[in-house]
Amino acid sequence: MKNFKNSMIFRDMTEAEISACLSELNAYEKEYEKDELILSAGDTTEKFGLVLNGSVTIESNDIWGNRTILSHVGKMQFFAETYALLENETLLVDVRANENCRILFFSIGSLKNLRLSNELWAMKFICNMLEISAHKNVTLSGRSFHISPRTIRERILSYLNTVSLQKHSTEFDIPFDRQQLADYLNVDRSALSNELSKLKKEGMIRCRKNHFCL
Amino acid sequence: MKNFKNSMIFRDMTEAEISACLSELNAYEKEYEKDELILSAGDTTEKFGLVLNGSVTIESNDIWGNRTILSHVGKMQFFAETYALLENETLLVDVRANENCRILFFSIGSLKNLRLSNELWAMKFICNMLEISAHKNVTLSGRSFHISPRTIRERILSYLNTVSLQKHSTEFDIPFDRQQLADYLNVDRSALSNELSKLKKEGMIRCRKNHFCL
DNA sequence: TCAAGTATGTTGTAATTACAACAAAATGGA
DNA sequence: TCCATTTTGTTGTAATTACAACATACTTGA
Repeated sequence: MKNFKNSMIFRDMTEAEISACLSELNAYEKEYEKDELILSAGDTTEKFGLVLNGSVTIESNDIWGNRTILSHVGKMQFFAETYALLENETLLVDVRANENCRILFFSIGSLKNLRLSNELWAMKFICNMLEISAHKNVTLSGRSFHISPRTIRERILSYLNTVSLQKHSTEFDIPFDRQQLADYLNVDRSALSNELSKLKKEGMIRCRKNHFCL
Repeated sequence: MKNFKNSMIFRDMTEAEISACLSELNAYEKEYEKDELILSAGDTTEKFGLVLNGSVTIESNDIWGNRTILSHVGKMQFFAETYALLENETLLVDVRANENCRILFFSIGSLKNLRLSNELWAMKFICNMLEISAHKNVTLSGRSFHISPRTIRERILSYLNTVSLQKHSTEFDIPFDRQQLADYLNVDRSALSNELSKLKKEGMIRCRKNHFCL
């Protein structure tokens, strides 16, 4: 049995429901060779992909020739699911095979079609999509919020305040090392260390490694 | 008839379905006085609100006493819908009455409950939520992408490239004036104008007002 | 325990940006 | 058309940051 059935997207669905889903969404597998383009910026897509083998990269290639790798999508993770849900929403990134890989595609068609079905599998599937989407939303809006301040200090305090709220305590561990925190807050690592030192000297925070006290 | 029934969240739903939805989600109205706290950062919430009258502000108040107004939510707009969908997701912002106002609350309970229902109203409602969520996702990830570069120049080029992809053309209008674009890209307006001038001198772009050629 | 490797902190400099103040251009009425 | 107002562009300066280079602390495995 293929373990993609353990994916979030099929959560709480029976074998039969998953089968109905695969069939109704015209799921099919396709192989790509390393560096092959899977989805292209500027297009719209009705289908989204689940990586069965290998990995793909999400990249931005602008018209001046600059390439930016935005993320890697590995086994059992999916991509383009948001765009597949929305008609007329153009992809802003390319999806490319990072190595030889095998992708399972799901054709959503349109939400309107799904909506008219009142089968239980459809309901479960859409609820799962909604939960995934909502989680992504929280993640994205959190980051956007932490990056909005223009100074490193404000970004740090914004982030720490958020974690404090989540942990319901003024003393907590964060899940990042310095480099990761710097990347998350979109600042230079050494500048981050420097600013943390200043905050400590001023008595705003105490910290050691990834343990913080406000 | 109350015009909140034209809200995106009830799209394509009949009067009867909307009634079922209101009843099933234990919808109720509540009034707040100016400056009254409606939802509190650090809490979790099972309900989300639709502003029937007046307006509310989404604000961040950190433990060092800094207040930031993140957004205004006006008539017929809703708030906290993402958090209502997710159990155990703590609110990171306060919601406060910006003036005397009347709110219609919907108690989602949990997605699990809704998922078990296979009534048509529930299916439509969840599809609408999904579409709203997916749209928000596109908006958020787009902005996050444009703010990630550390220089004004890169942010501008990233943004313009995106719009070009959406419009399928290297010549287009943008929906922002200079100040709005500066706010969107999180940079100073005059610095933005300055950088646009440089890009023009270097022949990377042509622009006049909100019309751009790449 | 030691050594090698990794993570974090510190410092100085060059580059970039925010900010303020003002100039120029565009807009919208009277 | 002219004036008042708003928007956009320009410039100089102070503040902030990125970056590089290095010092220190921490980790890991031999």
